[in-house]
Amino acid sequence: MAAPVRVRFAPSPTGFLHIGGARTALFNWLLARHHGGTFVLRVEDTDAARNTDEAAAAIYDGLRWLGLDWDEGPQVGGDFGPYFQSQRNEIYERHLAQLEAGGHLFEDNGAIRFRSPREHVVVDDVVCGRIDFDLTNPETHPDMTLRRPDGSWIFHFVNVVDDLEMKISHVIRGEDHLSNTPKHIELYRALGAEPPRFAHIPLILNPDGSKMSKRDAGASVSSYMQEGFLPEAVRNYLCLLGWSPKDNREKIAIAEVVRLFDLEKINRKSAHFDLEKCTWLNGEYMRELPDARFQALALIALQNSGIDTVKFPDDYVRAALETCKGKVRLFSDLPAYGGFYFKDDIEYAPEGVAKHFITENKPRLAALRATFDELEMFDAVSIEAALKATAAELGVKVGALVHPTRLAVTGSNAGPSLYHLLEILGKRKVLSRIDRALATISA
RNA sequence: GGCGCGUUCGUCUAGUGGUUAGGACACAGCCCUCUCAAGGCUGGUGCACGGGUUCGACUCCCGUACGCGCUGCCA
Repeated sequence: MAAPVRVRFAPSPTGFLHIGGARTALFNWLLARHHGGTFVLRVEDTDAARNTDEAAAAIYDGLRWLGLDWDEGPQVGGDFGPYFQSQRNEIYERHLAQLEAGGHLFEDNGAIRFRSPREHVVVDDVVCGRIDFDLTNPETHPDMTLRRPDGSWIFHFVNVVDDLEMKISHVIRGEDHLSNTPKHIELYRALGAEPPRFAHIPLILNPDGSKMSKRDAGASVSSYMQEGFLPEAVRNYLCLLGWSPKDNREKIAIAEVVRLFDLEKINRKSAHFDLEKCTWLNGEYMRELPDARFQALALIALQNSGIDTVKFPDDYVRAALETCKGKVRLFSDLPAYGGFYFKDDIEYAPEGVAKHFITENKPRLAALRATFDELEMFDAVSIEAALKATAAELGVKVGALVHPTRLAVTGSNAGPSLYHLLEILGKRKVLSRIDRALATISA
């Protein structure tokens, strides 16, 4: 029977949760869930000067937002803790002593270094295949440092020790670590241990092919949280970067990905992040959102943009938002799309004004206003009938009335169904907004 | 520089010796339509280059170019 699958995501809390890190976490999580294994979160905070609690919190938030729950780690505990490297000093000391006893160490200006056996090391990577590294030349492969003169630890050493101690079965990480792997294997061997399986996954690049770094838009998971993305959409998109179900499916439920996931199916080629496609997927998910969740998230998006919905009746808000569902791809687009429901100081889109607030439309809009004023039932069906009748009387196409009316009432050329939006707004507001618009059109 | 990895439409990808090289995003046009979105239809763009191997290469091998990574007492 094979050893249980134990994987880990081991971020360093020096900034936010990077989108590439999130995908690494996702692939680890997927392997664990596929095999019914364990997903460990370990915080690599050996660099005291650069680590912050805020950064650690951002990592937890980002992972939770994406639904990547960890079975062991900070806030949940586990049998292999502590899960912060800063608290594992004794463990490192113990392994260092073991290396010392084996004659693998030497001291150099106060630092403790590992003497490489200087052999060929073969990395048999699940994704990249068999790679033979020649470590015999000290010029090109100098001995690595394990501990600094001040007593702090170097990443390579603590990373290996922790993976060993935590019984990690598969190390799934970015391919920027591929070249480090032979060094890690030297350490495992010196410690008398069998290395885990390695799977180096391709990096995520910017659209222009450069490495995605902290400053780049979309590099941080928190930016997706703020921009009104749905976690399931971002997660779905991330699944498709370097992995594929091989059957042309794009929108695919996470349970299905868990079922199909296989390290062997991971690509070797680094992928450019395509925000457009991620946004498209988001729209797909938004359209299918249950009403209650859509309403709740929409409300948050409106609030975040400074639109106060509290003073409006619940029925009004609900009906208003209902007309926006399925129309935008991002929650952050909602304020611009449906904000007119909640504010009266409408600003008219300049292009719309030039096109529709023209002199010949003034009497038409005025006529429509008069028709609306006389309407007994101000519901979508009546409004539509009235508008079409008015257009017929005037001998113009419905568009000649629809466009100026929409602009007058919403300030935009695009928006929800006009008839429904007018009904929801109510006759009083509609008339006053048309009056206001009429006043701006020159005769 | 050395070592390593990679290279199918602009982007994400399917494809494992014989395919009209498929799908998706984006883009363009048309249809639908009260706008936008959605939906439907149509269209264009791709196997980096050069050698092999083979009856036959996107698929296998070798080079070249380009990209990326590592080469730290960063992680």
